[in-house]
Amino acid sequence: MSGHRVKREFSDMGYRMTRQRAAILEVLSGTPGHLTADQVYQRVRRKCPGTNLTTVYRNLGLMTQEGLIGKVNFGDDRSRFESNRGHHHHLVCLKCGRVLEISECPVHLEERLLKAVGFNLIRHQFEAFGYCEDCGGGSAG
Amino acid sequence: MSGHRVKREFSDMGYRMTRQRAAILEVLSGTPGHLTADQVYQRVRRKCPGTNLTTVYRNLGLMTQEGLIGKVNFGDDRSRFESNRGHHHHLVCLKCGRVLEISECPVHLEERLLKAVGFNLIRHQFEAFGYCEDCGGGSAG
DNA sequence: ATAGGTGCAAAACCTTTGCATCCGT
DNA sequence: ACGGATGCAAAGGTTTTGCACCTAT
Repeated sequence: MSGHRVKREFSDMGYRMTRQRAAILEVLSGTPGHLTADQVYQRVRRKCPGTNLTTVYRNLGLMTQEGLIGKVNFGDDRSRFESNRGHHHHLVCLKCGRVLEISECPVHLEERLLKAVGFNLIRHQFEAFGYCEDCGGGSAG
Repeated sequence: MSGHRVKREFSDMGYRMTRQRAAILEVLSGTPGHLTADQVYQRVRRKCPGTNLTTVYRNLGLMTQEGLIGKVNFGDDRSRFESNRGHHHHLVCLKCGRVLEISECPVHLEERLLKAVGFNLIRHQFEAFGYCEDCGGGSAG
């Protein structure tokens, strides 16, 4: 069972550790992927039957807000959630939807640019779209 | 009236140039911003009363697919559309929602990285979030 | 004339909200 | 016990779909 750390963190913030919350944190900690709210819900119900989708939404929102988990958007109309495992970015396959993760950050916003427009940077997101190895990757089209 | 070029392009692709489509392309060409489908709809109706929201959605989808316009997502639950005016990125204010555009691309995905994971890159999106000048920009928190 | 496009209504889908009940502390 | 958290139902908002009518070519 994973997720000890986040559970502890969440408790320490003053939130109650319910069965549902424990299940949500376990699901995310134990999954390398990027789950939609509904996917989290399906998996949570295997650990904690009867859990309501509303509860999942409420907690995903809360945990995202508290910075315990990450929320990404791959251009479709729903959010995806992932455990917080450091700054990283995504390569999304336009055909099969597979998501490759890259830990190297290819984004370098220069200080002087931000200063020039008076912008105080908090976070950034970067997603690349294309075709994975199985769907026509490499340098071929 | 703007949008001559895109209208011509769209026609040349074999699509019929209806009043509604002309209005949509004019609205986007004449706007520097990033409009939600509903915002496009409101403006289109001023040029072409009676136009239906469904029509706007259908055409925004079609035009995006054909690469005539761009579609972005700023993390909230709706898409935004913009005329295609070259590669650029966005700085989104977390407080007032203002969007600054930067034409300089701070993303440099290395060829060897892509080759290593067998990914054929088609496009990428990058959005930065923080606070604009009026909402606490600069280097201060 | 005819296929493509539109309008309308309805639905699909994701997400949020209100409120009574429940349970972690 | 108490206040926070959950479940249920219902609604909200965006986007899609089906189908009859219209219109650009």
